[in-house]
Amino acid sequence: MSEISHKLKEAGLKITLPRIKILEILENNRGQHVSAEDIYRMLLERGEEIGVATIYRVLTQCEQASLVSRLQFEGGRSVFEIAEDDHHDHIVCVRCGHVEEFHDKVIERRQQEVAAEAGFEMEDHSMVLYGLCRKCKKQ
Amino acid sequence: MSEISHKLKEAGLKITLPRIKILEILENNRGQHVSAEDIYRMLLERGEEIGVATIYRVLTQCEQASLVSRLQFEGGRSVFEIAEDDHHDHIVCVRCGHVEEFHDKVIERRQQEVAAEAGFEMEDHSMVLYGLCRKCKKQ
DNA sequence: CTTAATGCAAACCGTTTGCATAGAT
DNA sequence: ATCTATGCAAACGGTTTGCATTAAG
Repeated sequence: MSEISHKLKEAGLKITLPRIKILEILENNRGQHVSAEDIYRMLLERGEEIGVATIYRVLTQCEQASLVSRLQFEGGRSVFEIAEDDHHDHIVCVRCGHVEEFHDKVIERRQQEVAAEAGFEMEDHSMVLYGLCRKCKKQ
Repeated sequence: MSEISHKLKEAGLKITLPRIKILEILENNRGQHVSAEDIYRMLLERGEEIGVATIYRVLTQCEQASLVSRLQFEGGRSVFEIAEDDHHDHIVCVRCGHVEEFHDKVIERRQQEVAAEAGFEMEDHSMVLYGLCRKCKKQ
C-alpha cells in the first residue's frame, strides 16, 4: 500500500481516487503552496476532473487529520501544503507571489513572551512577511 | 472645524456626513477594531443608515490616506481602527475575540534579518498571535 | 449491504463595482 | 457648474452546503 493510502487509512478516511490524486499533487509540489484552484487546474491538465467542492472537502478533512496544512493570506486566499512536522512561517513576494518558508527561534520565543506579558496563553500564531524576492528586486 | 473634518480636508477628501460619521465611530472605539458590518450596525442603532458600499469605500479611501488602518484576519475578515502613528501587531483571543495590540522591537528587527537572509527586501508584515486572554483562561 | 465520498448547482459571506442621483466646493 | 460621493442592486471570488448518486469497506 502506498504511503498516501497508508496515511489516509491512519486518519480514518476511506481511500478514494480523488483523495489520492489531491495528495499526490501536494506531494509533487512540496514547498510550492498551491491553492484549491491550482489543484483543480493541475488535475484537469492530466485529464482528471474532480469538482472543486470535493477538493475543498478533501483539503479540509486532511487539514483536520494533520496531513495537510492551510495557510491563509490576506485577501482571503488560502494555499495548502503537505503537512511537515516542523513549524515554519512564510515570506511572500508581493510581485510574483513566490513563497518561501522560514523558521526563527528568536521570534518564536519572543512571541511567547509577548503574549504572556499581555496575559495571554498563546496557542498559535500567523506571521507572514511581505516583500520583493531576489528576482523581482532586480527588475 | 472639527479634527475629523480637518483630517479629511488634508487628505483631499470632501467633507461629507457619511465620512464624518464613520470616522466618529472609529474614534469612539479606539482600541476596539471594528468591522465594516459593525460600523453599519452601530450607525443603524443611532438611526443613521449608510449603505455598506459607502462604508467600504470610505474605509478604503481613508486607509489609503493613512487615516485608518485595516487588519486582515484569517478567513478574509477585516477590521479597522483609526490609524495610530506607531506600528503595532495584534493578539486575538480565540474564545471571545478580544484584541490587544503589542509592539516588539526584537521581533521587528529579526523579521528584517530573516527576510534579508532569504533574499527579500521586506516591505511589510502581518503577525497575529492567537490564544486565550486572561479572562477566558480563568473559565 | 451499509456508510461514507463525490458531483453538481445553488447558497454563502464579505467585499467591490456600475450606474444613476444627490451633494460638496 | 463641476466634479466627487452616495445608494442601490447586481456582480464577484473563494469557499461551503444540500441532495441525489456512486463507490469503498
